Amino acid sequence: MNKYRSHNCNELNKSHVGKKVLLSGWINKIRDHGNLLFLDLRDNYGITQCIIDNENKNFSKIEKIQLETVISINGKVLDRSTETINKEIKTGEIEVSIESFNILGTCKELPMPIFSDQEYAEEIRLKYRFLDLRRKKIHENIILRSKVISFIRNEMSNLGFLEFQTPILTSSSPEGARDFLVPSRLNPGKFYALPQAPQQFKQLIMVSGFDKYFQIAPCFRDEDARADRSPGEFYQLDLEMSFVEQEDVFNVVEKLLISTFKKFSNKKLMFNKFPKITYSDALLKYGSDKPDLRNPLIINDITDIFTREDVSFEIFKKLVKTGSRVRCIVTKSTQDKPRSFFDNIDKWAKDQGASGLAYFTIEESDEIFAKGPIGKFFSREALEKIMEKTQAKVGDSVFLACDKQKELEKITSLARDKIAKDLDLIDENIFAFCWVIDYPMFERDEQTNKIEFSHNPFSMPQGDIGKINFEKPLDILAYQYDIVCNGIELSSGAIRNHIPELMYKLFSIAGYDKKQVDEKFSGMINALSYGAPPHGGIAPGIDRIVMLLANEKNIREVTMFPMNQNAQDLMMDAPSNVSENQLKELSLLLKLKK
RNA sequence: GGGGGUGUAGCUCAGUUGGUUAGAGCGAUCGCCUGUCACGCGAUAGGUCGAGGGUUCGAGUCCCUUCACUCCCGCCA
Repeated sequence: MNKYRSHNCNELNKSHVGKKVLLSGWINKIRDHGNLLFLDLRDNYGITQCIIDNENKNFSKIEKIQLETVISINGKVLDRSTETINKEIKTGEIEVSIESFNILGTCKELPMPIFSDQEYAEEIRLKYRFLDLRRKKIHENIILRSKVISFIRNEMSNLGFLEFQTPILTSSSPEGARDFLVPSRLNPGKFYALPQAPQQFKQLIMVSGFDKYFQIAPCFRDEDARADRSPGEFYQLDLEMSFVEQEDVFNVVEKLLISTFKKFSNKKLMFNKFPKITYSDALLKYGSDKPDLRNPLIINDITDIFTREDVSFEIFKKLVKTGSRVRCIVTKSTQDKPRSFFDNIDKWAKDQGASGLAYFTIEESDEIFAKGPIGKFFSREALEKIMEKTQAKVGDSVFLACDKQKELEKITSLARDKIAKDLDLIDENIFAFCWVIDYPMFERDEQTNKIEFSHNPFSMPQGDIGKINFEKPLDILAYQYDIVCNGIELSSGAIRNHIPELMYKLFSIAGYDKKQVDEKFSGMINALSYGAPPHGGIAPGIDRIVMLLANEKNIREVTMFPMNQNAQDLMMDAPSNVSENQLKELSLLLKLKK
């Protein structure tokens, strides 16, 4: 027999009564009754109550042990009397009478309790992550993550995908996020970059003829953190397929996500076939390219109304004349909501930096009229027109915002969330997936006024390649798509451009000449000219998938050893200083800002 | 880079209009307790009120600066 344990802490039940057992684990809790003591022993699998009384010579020794000490216990399994059965734990029908014990690992006074549902400051949780990870909730989250990943691996293999590793030390690319750089000792003055995603490698794998690839790939981007975005590194289910069209990728990913979410969550799926929303529709109806479809509120554009003679809301009319637009959100049957409901939302909008949200409620006595601070500015005909455009009915309220398109999208999108929350319109027990499709190939940078790739420069433009109008680059759509779930962007992907001439052409629109493309993307562009198959793929974010499945709002709750918001690892003390000698070997000199 | 929130005992927090010696629960230490499962009871120790400066007879509390953590904006092909 193993010298540490004969059973795990979740294993023993009535059938073991009378048996001698050996258990090892952490002391989760001690309840000391003076001459009788209960000790909850915990391991990865569960908890077993152990018991000892003062007739045992070890009694006084065991009374003195710190919680979280690791011990092994020799004892006998006892039946519990009916009234002492604990239904909360799997081993609650029995207990182990301690005959002897051994201390395997001592424990100092704890900086934070393990056995507690209390919330703790992240600083202390991250510094003592190894203790934090012993706690039930996060321990289970991390186990869930492991199970999800192995399930996905299995499914991908079954679907005929091959798993490959790609380099971690690679070259810096000019597009996209900030790179993490690694100085090269053997090539003084030169740097590797950690991959932001294995984008070029996976395309090269297709050119190499492997047909279907996937990888649970680490990705590194040196950008600031958010609740749903780790600083530094995260994982994607990176996949790529040859000889496919957009629909083929959709079919694979939909199947995978549906089976994963059905297996690991009890929440309902709102759609068994993911709806497809075009990028431009998403921005109009939801103000965002990551709409939360659990939220029934829809944004409508009613700019036209404010060019009418019988509308006298001069502030908006004036703004509309100078190119602003007016969009609104209709809330159903809110005529009886108190004034404070509306004013709170207006105040909230002002706090968000907008000029506020105007509102009125549609009512009817002899005829239809608008009630509220700005109601008097609308004629009956104008109101009817608004009702027709927005499907609003008597008793509904209309919230309006007026601004330049981009700002307007932002505030209406936020307002959509805010109002839905206030009205409790979002069903938390649902996953609402959708595809966002037809992204534009290019967009204009507002500051520099330059044309830039809006997403991935390697995406294939839509339409007949011979007939694309390159004179109007902003009108070119790409076979570029995202998956969104509950307002969280889960992945983005594309059918790739495998035609070198077309690639040069598109890069030239974004301001890169042939030489620059050859330099920056030498591996890729070279490979594409040696017989590249049409191919495409996508890369769902693993951390966010697990976050949704674990019902967590913060990505650190599903990350084993996360960094804090300033990209520091408080446990390992990274990043840290390095010696002069290390710098010298790398031909580096520090020039720190004061 | 910008905005919001938080910072008081090892941990979680309370602390009124500025007023005597800054409190509670958990944890720790010591004692009592033979059926608990958030065991119970009693006692003890534990504080640079994040830091620095200012106003004041007097600051945990008001003002300024600064630091840390966090949420958001920017950023994230």
